Amino acid sequence: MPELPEVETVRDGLARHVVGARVREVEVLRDYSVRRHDGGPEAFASAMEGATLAASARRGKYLWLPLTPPSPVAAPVETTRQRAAGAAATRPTAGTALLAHLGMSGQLLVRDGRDPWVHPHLRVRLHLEDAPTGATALDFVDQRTFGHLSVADLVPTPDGAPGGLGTDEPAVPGPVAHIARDLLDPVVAPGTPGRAALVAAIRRRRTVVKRALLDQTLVSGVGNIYADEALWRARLHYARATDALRPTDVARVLDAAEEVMREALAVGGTSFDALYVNVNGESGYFARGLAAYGREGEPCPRCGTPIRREAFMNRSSHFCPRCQRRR
DNA sequence: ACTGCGTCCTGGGGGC
DNA sequence: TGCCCCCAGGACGCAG
Repeated sequence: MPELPEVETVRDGLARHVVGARVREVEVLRDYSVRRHDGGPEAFASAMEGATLAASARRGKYLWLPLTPPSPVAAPVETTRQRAAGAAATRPTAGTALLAHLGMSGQLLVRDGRDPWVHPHLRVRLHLEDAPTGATALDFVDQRTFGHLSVADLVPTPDGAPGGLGTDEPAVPGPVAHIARDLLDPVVAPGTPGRAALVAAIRRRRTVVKRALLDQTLVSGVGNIYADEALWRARLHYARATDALRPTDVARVLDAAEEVMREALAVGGTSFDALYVNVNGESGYFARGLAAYGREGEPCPRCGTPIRREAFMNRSSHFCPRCQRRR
C-alpha cells in the first residue's frame, strides 16, 4: 500500500509527467471515488475540464495539483475537525487544486497511448493534452476504493511556510488544513523549533506512543507499517504512555520514522521512471527492509527473538518482545 | 478539549 | 471444487 515514501515518489513523477498538462476531459467510472467532492461527479468533472495542472505538492499522504485558472468550486462543507480548528468562517481562497488521497490501494497511472489499457479497477480517468512528456491520460486506479479525488479550494497556511513538498505557495487544500506537517517537511526538520514543538506536543498527549505516531493532527504520513518499524528501531513498545516518555525517547522514535521513510524513498524513488505507465508507488523496500512489520514468528534482526504480533486499535502491531519492553 | 472507537470498501485467500 | 467469511488499511464522524 502507498505509504509516505511511495506517495512522494508519485508526487515527483507527476511533477515531471503531468504538470503543465491541460485536462481535456474527465471520466468518472466510480462515483464513490469522488465522494469528497461537493456536488458529485458532474461537478468534479466540470471543475477539472479545461484546467491546467500547475504543480505537484504533497503533505503526508495527501497529494494536490494546483489548477490554473482556479476552478469555481461549490462552497465547501466544513468538517467537524475544521470547525473545531476555527478554520471555518474566514477562509480566503488562494486558488483551487485537484486533491488526491490514495487510501490503501490507490494508484495514479500515467498513460501515453491513444487507446490506453483500461485497468479493471480504473475509477477516474483524466484525458490530458500538452503534457510535457507526451502523456495522454492520468488514471486513478483503486481496488479497495478507500482513496478519493476532489477539487478543493486552497487556504493559507497559518505559519506562512510552504504548504508542503513540491510547492512554494503558503497554502494547502481546505481538507488538508488540519493535517500536520510530515517528517520530510523542512519546517519540522531535526534541530528546528518545529521538531522541538512536535516532541513537546506528543509528550502532552495522554495516550500511547503508537497512537500518537498515527495521529495525523500531530505528525502526518506515518501509517501502521512505518509506525511499527520506527518503534522497533527506537526500541520502544507500542503501548508506552507518551506522557511518561523522556524527550529523548520521543525524539529517537521520530528520527527513526524519518530515517525509515528516507531509506524507503531512496530505494523506491526510481520506480516511477522504471515503470512509467505503471506508476503505482510500489517500492522494492517492503520486500527486504522491514524488520518487524509482517514478520510475526520470524527472528528479530537484532536479537533473534521471534517477532510478536498483537491486536491494537483494530490493527496489528508487530514488535520484538525482547528489544521493545513494555515495562 | 481531548481521547478512543466504529465505519467505509473490495477481493484475495484461508477455512470448511 | 466451491463457497463464505474474514481481513487489511487511513481518516473521519461521533460518542463519551
